[in-house]
Amino acid sequence: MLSVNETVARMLEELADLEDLRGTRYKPSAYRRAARNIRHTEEPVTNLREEGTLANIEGVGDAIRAKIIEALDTGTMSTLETLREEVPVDITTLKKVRGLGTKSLARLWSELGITTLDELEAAARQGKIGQLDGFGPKTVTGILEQVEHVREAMNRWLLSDLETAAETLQQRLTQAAPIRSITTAGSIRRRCPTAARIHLVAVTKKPEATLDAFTNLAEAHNILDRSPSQATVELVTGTPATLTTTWETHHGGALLDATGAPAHLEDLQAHAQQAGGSLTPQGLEQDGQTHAFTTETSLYEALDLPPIPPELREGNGEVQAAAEGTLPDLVTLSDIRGDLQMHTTYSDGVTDIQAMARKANTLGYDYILITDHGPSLGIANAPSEDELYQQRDEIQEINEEANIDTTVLWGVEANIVPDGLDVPEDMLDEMDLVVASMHDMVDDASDRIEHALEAYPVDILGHPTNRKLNRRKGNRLDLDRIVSIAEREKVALEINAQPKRLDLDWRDAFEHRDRVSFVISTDAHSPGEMEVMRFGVDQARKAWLPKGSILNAHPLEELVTRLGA
DNA sequence: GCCGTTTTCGGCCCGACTGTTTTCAGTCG
Ligand SMILES: [Zn+2]
Repeated sequence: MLSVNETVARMLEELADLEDLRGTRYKPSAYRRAARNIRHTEEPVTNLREEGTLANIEGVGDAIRAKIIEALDTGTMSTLETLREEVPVDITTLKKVRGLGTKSLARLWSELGITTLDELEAAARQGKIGQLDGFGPKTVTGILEQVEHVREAMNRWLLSDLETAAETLQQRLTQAAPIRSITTAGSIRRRCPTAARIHLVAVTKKPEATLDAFTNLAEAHNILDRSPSQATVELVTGTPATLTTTWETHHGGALLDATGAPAHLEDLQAHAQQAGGSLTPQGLEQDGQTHAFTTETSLYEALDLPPIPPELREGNGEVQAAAEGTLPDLVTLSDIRGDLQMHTTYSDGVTDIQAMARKANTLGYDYILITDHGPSLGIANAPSEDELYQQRDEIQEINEEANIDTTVLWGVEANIVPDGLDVPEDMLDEMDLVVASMHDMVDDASDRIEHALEAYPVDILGHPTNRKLNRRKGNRLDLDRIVSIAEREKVALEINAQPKRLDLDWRDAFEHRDRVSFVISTDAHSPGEMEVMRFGVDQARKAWLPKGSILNAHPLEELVTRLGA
């Protein structure tokens, strides 16, 4: 289900965590570095192995190369198996408990024998953890809170991962089942940032054989449920996946029903009932008979409505807007003309500026903004001020190259630190555009952001809440206040397109959509990551944003004017 | 375990923040 590179990367990361627990030095960071670079390598390691070029990946030497080959041949690594026995800690789950790192987990394991989330919770409740030196009451209550969050997160998955899994299922079924067509519905079709399940709808004349094929797929780890027209299986990842079968004549109603959201269907039902009808998964009941629909569009039409884009179907007034003819003209991926946040080897990106520029050129972008981290983010190999000036000169040279039409802009992702930004103001003034972001979780985030936006020439507020989906909720912000300041200071809010961020959240963007401008940026750390733009566009659409609200859907001159840069 | 050499060993991203301290260790990015 996962790509081979991702699978290998995760194995190496588990190896790193387990070695960390044993107190091994340096190996963990070597494994993590290799894992990260493998994840950012576009060519599958399977191919590199054939070519004998695995060791060309930074951080991959003889030992790790042998481990990759072993993983490709056997599906695992003997070192990993041995370590799992030696260190029987469910590290993949336990490391999600924020506040507990490998040092603490190693102690909890050796001193209290804790190896699982359940054991951690029990020990915390029984007061055993609070008795250990260095574990105070705040740590214990923090652990109990985190255990709950981790439990919730274990039953939700990122949109990007679910989409990949759903596509695999679609391909398998297209080959293995007598189906006419198959569509991904549910939360994935509505482009929700995370979701609890996969829901597919297949058009077929042979539901029984189709559902048999589905439950027999290699990907179907467990069968959870089965009826004449629907089956649910559990994938290896634990994700439930449902396949609903439908006749071609009833596809519209089935797809609408499987797509939801419940709140949208309720509003639609109320609308149907006003006209004396009633909506069912089969279609529309009216005057004692059921009308079936082959497409959603014809169903909406029967309700006297224009088709409502799946992203909008959340019960946020979209049915009323559709009835009044005031649905927004949503931004699309093809509207995007540039990308305003990305990293290079000047900080924690994996390629140089030129590689990013070439990728942007093939994407047909008018412009990109290079935004390496400001000097304070040590871990990210952040550039000094001298290096940032060097970068300016390098960008100038790339802009003179004839074979790249994309304009490369010089900027920075300045870090919002307690007393402002970590880049001097006169340097920011020289830059084309400035992104400022928080990388810490703090209580006074709103105050810091306010100060940064008012005291420095900031153009874009990057990943405003600093959330990581399924990992942490993000800083609690006074968005009303921040939006007012952004409006006044001509600062755009970023919708970060990284699948693990998608920050600002679409609900917040929706609430403030009429007051402020947005940019959609990939925050790419490799050329390939520039393609996650579509996930950000999805979120903008969920927030009802038209092209006009998205600054990087416009030519550079207009962008610069609207940012007051 | 990787890497780069004044080439086969000795170094290895570093600053902010938090909770627990009584002067700092562990976590996070
Ligand atoms: Zn950032």
